[in-house]
Amino acid sequence: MDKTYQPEQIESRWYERWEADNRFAPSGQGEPFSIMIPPPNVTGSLHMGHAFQDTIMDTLTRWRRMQGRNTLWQVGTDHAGIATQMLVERKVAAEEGKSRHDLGREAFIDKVWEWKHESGGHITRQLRRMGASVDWSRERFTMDDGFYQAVQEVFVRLYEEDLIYRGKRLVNWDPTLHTAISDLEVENRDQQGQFWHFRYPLADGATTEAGRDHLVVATTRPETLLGDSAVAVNPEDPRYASLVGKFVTLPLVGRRIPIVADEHADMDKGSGCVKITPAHDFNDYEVGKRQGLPLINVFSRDAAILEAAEAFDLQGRPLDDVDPSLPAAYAGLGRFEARERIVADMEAAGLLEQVETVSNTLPYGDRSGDVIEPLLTDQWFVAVEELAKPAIAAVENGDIEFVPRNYENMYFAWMRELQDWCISRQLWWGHRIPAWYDASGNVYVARTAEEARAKHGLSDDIVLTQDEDVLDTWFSSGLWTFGTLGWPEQTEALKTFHPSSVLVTGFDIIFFWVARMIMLTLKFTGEVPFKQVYVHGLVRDGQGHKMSKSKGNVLDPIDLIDGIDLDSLVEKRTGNMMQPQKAKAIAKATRGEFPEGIEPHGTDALRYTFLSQATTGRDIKFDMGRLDGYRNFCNKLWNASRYVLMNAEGQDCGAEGGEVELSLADRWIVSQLQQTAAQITRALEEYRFDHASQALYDFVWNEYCDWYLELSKPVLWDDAASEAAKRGTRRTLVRVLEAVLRLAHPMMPYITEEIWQRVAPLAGPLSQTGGDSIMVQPWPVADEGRVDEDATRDIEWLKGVIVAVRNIRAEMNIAPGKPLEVLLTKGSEADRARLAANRLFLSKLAKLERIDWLADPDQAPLAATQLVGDMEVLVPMAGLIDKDAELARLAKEIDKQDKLIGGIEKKLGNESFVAKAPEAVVQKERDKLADFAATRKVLVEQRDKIAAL
RNA sequence: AGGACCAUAGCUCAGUUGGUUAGAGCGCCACGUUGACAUCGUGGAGGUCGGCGGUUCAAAUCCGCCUGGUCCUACCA
Repeated sequence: MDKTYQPEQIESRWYERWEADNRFAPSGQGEPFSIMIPPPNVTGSLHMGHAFQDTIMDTLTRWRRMQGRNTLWQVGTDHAGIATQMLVERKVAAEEGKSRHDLGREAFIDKVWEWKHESGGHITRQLRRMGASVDWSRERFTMDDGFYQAVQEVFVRLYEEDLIYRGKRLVNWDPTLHTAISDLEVENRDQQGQFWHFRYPLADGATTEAGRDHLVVATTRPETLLGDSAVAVNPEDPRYASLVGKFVTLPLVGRRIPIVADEHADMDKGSGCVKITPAHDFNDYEVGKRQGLPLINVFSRDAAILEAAEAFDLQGRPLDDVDPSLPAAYAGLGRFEARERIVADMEAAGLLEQVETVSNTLPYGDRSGDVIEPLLTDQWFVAVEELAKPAIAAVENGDIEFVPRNYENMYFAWMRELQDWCISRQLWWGHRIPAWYDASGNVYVARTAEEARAKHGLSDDIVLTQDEDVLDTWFSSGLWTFGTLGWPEQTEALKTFHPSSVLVTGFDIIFFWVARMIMLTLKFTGEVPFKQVYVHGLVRDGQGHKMSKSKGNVLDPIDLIDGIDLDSLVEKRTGNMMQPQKAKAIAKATRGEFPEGIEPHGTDALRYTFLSQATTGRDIKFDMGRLDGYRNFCNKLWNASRYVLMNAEGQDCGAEGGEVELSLADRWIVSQLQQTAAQITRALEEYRFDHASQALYDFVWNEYCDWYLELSKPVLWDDAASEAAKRGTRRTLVRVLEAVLRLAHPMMPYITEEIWQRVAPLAGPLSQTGGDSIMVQPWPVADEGRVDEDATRDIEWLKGVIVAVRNIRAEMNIAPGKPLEVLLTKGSEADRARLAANRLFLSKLAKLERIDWLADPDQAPLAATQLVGDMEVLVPMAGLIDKDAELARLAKEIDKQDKLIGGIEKKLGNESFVAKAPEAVVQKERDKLADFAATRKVLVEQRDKIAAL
């Protein structure tokens, strides 16, 4: 083995091997365990969130597989409608200077597929780099044939049950992308805006109570004035009671619109009058519904002013009794330009009463970045009320459990106020809606055009045109857990692996995806999609900021694995920016943070860092320091293995039998291993990956390496040690390491496989279940019978003595290598026996020339002293003691004991404590008091002795 | 406006049902290359657990209020 751990040399090799050997496919035996990967965008690339999430899923998958479960990690990618279409549109524009409309629908879709084939392998290659043990033979895509079938089936069946309907509704319209988007795709941003107060003249000579001939309404959106269909006042408002039922003349337009009474109008705000524009505002739409007002649309699909308004009733039918004329001056103007003109014209007409500056929030499309416009359009909707009920119940009754629990509240809150889901998108890339129209606009929903004809008895000469729209991406990904398993066919896979065991996802996706999966899956399979949802936080940068291209703080997981030089990193962060003016600052910050670029760390170290930071219900600040630390940990494991191999390879490790004698250290480390196995298993069961990684780290570094390997040296290197003892120590070295590798494998798959290949043969014949890969070895099960408390106590004692001597060396400035003479005294018979049994260990680890028991403490020479329990460890130091320094140290120690003693005495002096606390707690305090007092006594004696010099 | 979560060492974080001498890693200080490892070893310094109040024999832990931070939902005529 190389002296230093070099991940790049082992990682790709092992992944290819595992894949070639089909190690990722379900075994077909044991209790099923399945995870469905949240499908990443097929043309995307792996970001830190993916890497984090994939690490968690892979750890669970490898662990369960080793436990003997029939394990499937289902992989696949999402077609991601808007994101992919935009990407390809940009590409086509850049390369060919054409828009998608220049190409036409069919040619454009071809381009998207081309791009998918070209770049779709990128993210799956990256997934492989992460070590993800997904079953590639079952890889799926949300637009593959199987999904096509599933989507058609679901749509048609929901339609047949009236759970899907089509209608003219107010939706969030993206004027740049020319499509409806869902509430969830709208991002609200705070802005400074203006608030214009306009006068609307009362018609027919009416006046207010105060005698004015106009009402005052205020708006942040003057351009929607053209579509007003009423002014509302509060029904309780005495100021306007007499005007309800009368009219105002809409300025600039001249339309007579009614004054209505509606609770939406707040008497305390502004004048108490509100303009009502049902076709351009969600609240007004509700008012319109209550008041039976016409919907007057004045915007085109580009959010420009129409030549003439379009008026509809609430069912979406055109209305002829509303005068559609609009002032010609505004026709074709964009909404913001129209706003300026209208404000100017109102002012010119003397109708602008006041302009305020206010802070308000505006809706932006999260993809286009354009301001979203509520717009009246024909769309398809899922009626969610009936679907939501069982979906809520499934979480309430525990069929689905969120980890951590508190996300259930978030889920309930959202599910209970669910609006119907607009599923149609005016895009080209996606699942076409299975609806056909005849020449007169009748709609036929069926799986295919043929089925539509058959079902409705339409002859072949009737021309049917398919709906132009596609479905929201989340409609198909909502079928992910069962669609990937072959539904609507009742496949073996579906029977075996559905419901899936756990969904691993970010909280930001609960509404988009988790909730909809639960609804659709329950509806179509009668089963929950998953039994548990493990919700993780967002991966942020070291300062806690969200990683984003525009902030220039993005880390690429692959760069952390392979390393990247500074210039490339700067180029990556500043190249191709939306706001190039930021490039300089980003370059500077990057050069400051990574003066040497980023070193290679390897996949295992990256995975370990994620796991150790994966604490529940909280975002993680990615810590480069920890990444370095865990790379070092890999190196530690690597070198410990080198030591084991150097001492075991070609030696008798007891695999072939032969007499075996186990040392205290052997029994102790085996005992500790049992506890570590139990801890890690429990931590994984509880999704506490941080605890699992911590337990392993502690065991490997602080116990196995720091103590056990050192304790093995005296046995292996001492000619006096018996062959049985050496065999026992070699066997323990090898077996414990082999078990550690298995415990570590789900977290750090590569290094463990690499080392295991060399260590496992030394541990004995490969197990029955396993083949020649650690991946298929059994998960270590803690054996209570091998927990050895005596050995643990003895080793604690041994450590105590060794640390005491090291302490004295440090304090007295004695070179670490200088051989010392040590005396032990004042201890019990047990201490004396321990000395006799561990003379060799003590001498080697503490670098002692000799160590003896001093029966009569009064004979003790002048010495530096440390305590181990009641026992004193003496390093005779005639003439070498720095009197003042030692007195100061002792004074400090005594002071510390005094504080401890004082605290306990106070407690024990409190009668209610003694009376009310459990006896065990009181006794514990008494024991501690005795200990501290004894320690203090020794310290005082020492002090007096030195003071007397 | 409503809700959620967070606040523990310089930094990133653990701390199970209240009882620990409040922990880890990184960083820092001192010392150290004998054959696993300087991506290392040994020893050490460093915390009034955000503040105030309450419950309790006992609070980092439970409750209330306050401050600071993050996020979600809603509203903004």
